[in-house]
Amino acid sequence: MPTLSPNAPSGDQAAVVKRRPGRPRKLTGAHAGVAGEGDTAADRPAAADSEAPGPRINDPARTMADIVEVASREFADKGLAGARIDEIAAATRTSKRMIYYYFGSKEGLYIAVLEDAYQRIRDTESSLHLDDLAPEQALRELVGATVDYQLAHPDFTRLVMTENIHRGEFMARSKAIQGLNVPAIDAIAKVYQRGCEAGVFRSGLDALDLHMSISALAVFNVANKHTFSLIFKRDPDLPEAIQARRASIVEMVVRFVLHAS
Amino acid sequence: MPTLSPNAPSGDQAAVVKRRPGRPRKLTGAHAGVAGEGDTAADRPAAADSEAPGPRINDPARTMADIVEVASREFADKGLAGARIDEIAAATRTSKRMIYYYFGSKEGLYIAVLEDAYQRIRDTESSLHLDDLAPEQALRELVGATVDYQLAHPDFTRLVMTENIHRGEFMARSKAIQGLNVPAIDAIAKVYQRGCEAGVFRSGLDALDLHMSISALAVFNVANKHTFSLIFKRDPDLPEAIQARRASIVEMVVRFVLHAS
DNA sequence: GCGAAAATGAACCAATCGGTACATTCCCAG
DNA sequence: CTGGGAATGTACCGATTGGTTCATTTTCGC
Repeated sequence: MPTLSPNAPSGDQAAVVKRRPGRPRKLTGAHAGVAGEGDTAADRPAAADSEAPGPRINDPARTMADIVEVASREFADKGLAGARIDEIAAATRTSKRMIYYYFGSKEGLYIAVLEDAYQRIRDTESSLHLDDLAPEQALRELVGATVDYQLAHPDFTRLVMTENIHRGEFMARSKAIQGLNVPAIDAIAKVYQRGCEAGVFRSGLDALDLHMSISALAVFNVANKHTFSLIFKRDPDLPEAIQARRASIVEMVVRFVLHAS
Repeated sequence: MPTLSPNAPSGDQAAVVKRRPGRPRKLTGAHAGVAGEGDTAADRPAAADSEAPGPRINDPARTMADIVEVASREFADKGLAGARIDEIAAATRTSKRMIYYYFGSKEGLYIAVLEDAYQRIRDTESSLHLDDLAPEQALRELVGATVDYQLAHPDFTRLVMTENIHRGEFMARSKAIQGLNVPAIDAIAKVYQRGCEAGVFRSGLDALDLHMSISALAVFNVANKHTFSLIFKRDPDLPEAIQARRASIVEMVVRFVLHAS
């Protein structure tokens, strides 16, 4: 493990990028706030801006967010070993120096990216509201939303793939990620319980097992899209194909929990 | 793309490692034949042997097979960018020089490894015999075998993950892989058709879609094992957990195709 | 204002790593 | 048995790349 930069900031290792409330300042350009909230860092637009280069402006929050955003794309694209710090730096508003100033090392930056990505998916998960739907409908909604999220945020899956190649050793170092709760598991547990009580779902199933199956089905199309399409010569990006696949996944999960009756 | 070594062997790009019939020669040590057939190259034992170093022995087939075997482990372990040619060479009976002699470049070797891995899984797939089983039983057998294969050969999935990180660009260069047929898809298509004719399976399903779901469920536990277990604090290696998961997957697929009756 | 800590910039460095040049030995066709 | 191509070993190289050194500029509490 590389030694930490001697002049690293107080909170040594880079924790999840704080979304501090703007702290508005005399910016040369005009910026609404810290970059987009809803989507995966890697999917956010480049936030292109060419400011008139007045005197230097210190904005650590923005600098860090910018670095993480660019790094997310790079790591998702090339993996940990394949990513290049110089390329990340070049795509940033700031310099390589700042990457090491804030994140200490390539691995430190990678961990920060991971934390950011997991934070985002958790935020999305907890925005689901299924309580006012009938159990089966709620389940369909949940599964469909999971599929949609993966399709909309391929970089998340790519990061997870990379992390699994490394056997989760970097995630294991992050207390932040492991401390996070998983809204999705609670959501599915609740829906499943309701369905059981209503007598429409068969009992005896494990919510975590269910969650795993849903994740597996939702992730696969994104994760193995290229090898799969190359072997079977089907275009997985066709809207019809996507819809058919989505419907098939939802159906498979629903039939799994429904009473055979 | 790096230029090919000027003294590369006749069949330029490294095709699937030929399994030429031994061509027995006066080996200093004793070797049954080319290394194990059944399993993924990366899962094969190291074939440790310390031969008395007599005069040099030329055995190109063995040299190539040895390189591919070692490289399979390295690439599955670290990915394309993370793998180190020097480390592969060190773990080989031969030298780095020979890697470039036979495979031209790091990427050439990587492609050869991919081809070998896909060849192996195809061989296994075609060894399934399901015709003498009732449709539902045959399907259970097929799905279970798929799960078992993934569990037994994690390196295959790891290679596929790596290749998907690279968006399948290397697989796209290999005519060999794309030319391969996929016994599994034929197997499932046949079983499904039999089930439909027997009236036990509902009709209207797509065999490829089915195959995708089976693969997704079977691959996930291996592919996302580390991140998943870290988040949910469950040990996925416990025999009970493995069996439960396997049963759950089989059940999910079967219920998907069975008539709701 | 002012001084210290935080934040930033530009050039630089040492080691790693994919790839080669050159020389040598093996081995089968004729 | 011999010649020439195939196969192999050793040592080396140049570029890439993660990381750093040194110096400068902001910023903010007091």
